[in-house]
Amino acid sequence: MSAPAVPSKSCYNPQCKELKPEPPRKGWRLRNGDYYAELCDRCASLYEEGRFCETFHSKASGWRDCESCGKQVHCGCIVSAHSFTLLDPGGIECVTCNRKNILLTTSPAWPTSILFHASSPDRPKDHPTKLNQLVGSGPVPWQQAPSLFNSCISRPDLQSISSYEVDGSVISDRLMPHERYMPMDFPERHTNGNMKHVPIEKFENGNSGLKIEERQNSFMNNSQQPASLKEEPSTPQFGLNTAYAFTNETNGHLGVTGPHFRPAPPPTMAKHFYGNMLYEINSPGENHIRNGRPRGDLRGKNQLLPRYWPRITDQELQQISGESNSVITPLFEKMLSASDAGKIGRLVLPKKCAEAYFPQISQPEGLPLKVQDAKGSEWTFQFRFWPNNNSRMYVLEGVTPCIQSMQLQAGDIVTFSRLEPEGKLIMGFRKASTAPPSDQENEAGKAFNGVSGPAGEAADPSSWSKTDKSGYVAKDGHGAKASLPRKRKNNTVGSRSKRLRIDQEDLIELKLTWQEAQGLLRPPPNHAPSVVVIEGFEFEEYEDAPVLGKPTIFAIENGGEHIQWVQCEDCLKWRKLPTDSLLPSKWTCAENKWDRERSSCSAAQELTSEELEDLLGSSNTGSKILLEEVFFAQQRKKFIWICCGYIFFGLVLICQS
DNA sequence: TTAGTGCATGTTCCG
DNA sequence: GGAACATGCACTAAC
Repeated sequence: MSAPAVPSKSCYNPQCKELKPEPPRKGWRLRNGDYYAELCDRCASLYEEGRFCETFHSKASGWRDCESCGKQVHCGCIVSAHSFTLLDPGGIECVTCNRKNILLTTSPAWPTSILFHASSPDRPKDHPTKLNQLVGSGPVPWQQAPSLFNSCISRPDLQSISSYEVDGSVISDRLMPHERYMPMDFPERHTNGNMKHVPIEKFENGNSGLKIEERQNSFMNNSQQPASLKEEPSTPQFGLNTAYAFTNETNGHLGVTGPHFRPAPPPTMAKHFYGNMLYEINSPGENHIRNGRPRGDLRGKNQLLPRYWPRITDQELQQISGESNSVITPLFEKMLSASDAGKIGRLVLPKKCAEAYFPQISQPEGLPLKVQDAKGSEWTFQFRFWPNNNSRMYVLEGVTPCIQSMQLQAGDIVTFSRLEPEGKLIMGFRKASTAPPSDQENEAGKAFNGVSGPAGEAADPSSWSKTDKSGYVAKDGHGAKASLPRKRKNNTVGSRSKRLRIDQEDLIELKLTWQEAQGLLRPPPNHAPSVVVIEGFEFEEYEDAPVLGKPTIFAIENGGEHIQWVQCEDCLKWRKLPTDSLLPSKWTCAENKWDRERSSCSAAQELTSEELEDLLGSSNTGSKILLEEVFFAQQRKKFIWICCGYIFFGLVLICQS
């Protein structure tokens, strides 16, 4: 792409002074993580509004005034439009008064910059060979992590973390953001103090641009990309076939992968591309949670595990962002373990999540981290780590008050998001009772294999979040076994097994395949479905959510009449009902308004045992198994109650004696 | 005695 | 096989 024609300001690089154009900046911005840095297409320097960075001889905005003397503190070099603060647990040393400035508290956004102390003998321009180390040792701009999800492509890079020691400190060699997003063929990068950037043309050929992103979103580098909704090619490696639209960024955070491509959002879907997750609102009141899987190359070695992929509904996001124009970037979520939710007050953070989204910490003591909960309350946790098997174990300490205020228990899910552009860390939650099955319970992709596109969503219970108002009932029952979390072998079972200790009977009920589950779904009363065909699958779409009904067996009588057989919850007798009767999950003879003679459990069953056997045999195996399981579950329930009774009386006798 | 802290250990899961 | 993670447990501090 040729440079825009209207020059209006000059490159900040004193050696360059190339005139640069004003907006439209299409094609003129290199996306550095969350932030934009413009490259001079002549000298390749970064420049933007702000000050000149002595370190890299490029313009940078990561400056601030020293809290003590007012002089400007040396900066990092990633340009940020909205952050002038830097992160460094140790503070940033003022070049004038040498006072360290602790910048954590004032940050409207987490820093975008790495830090070099001007006075440091290790200044990279003096010691270019150390630059990489310093880069790694500098504050890691986790905010730019907009995430694994909107640029998860780069995360394998980010997460390819190795640690080494520099001056006795364990240093993680995570790349600085611009490195992360810079082309890999960046030979001059560390050869001298100047941050030599490849000419912008380099990014224009679609081959030498941002390689990392290109790997996964090569289509995005296509300058011919129409500025309209464009479906991403199927990405079977993700196990995610759900069609989604690519939506433009709302505030410069999203979607841009190169200097040229800024696809315009389709009007109805704008603003709801959070991170890498697409939340589309097609019509008011329709909330969908899209599969929270990152759009990225999951083949990457160090991708977040699916169980940590955030699943937040639009409504939840809306609740967090309120009326503001802020954009929520879901980062990750975690199901609380027993120890997380216990009195210890320590929340174990998934390592990769912690390293990707939280500030880098080099000392076990870590640093305080301010987190806002969904109610707007602000909490300060200690973000720290423990050395663990040559690795680290990241924890948030002091979470008990927050956990308690949210009334969370083990099994509930906490979500971490970031509010942009403030950069605020937001902690949300979902109660286990209302949470859509997380991958922590139900590994994504495994549970819904064989279902593609919206069908997958239809089968995906995550789309049944409490906020959802529309329901899909797949006619084509492509289902797969819903997998339950594996349990630990010993008694030190994890949270799930403690918290989610499920009665055997419930377990049985949960063992439904989605095909079976679909069979339990009934149209909501008084709602006629509209049938839509999506990717070859027919769906009944309702204005309201489908109803989970009682399992029944549909049959045709000799006279050709369509009926359904249902089993009474109390007496276990089978009753014949019209096919259109919608039954609650706990149905008893007393509710048999269609056949008054058999509206009592005392009434005889119409079916003989042989007929019942035939009926069960004629029904699909799943239903048969299901019904048998339900039957045995009921028997077990009775047995358990009897046992409980005996135990209770036993205890009473013991107490009396 | 209880609560808090830090590390060790065992289990699970992924590459 | 090794990393990640849940939690057990020893030790220390506070009450």
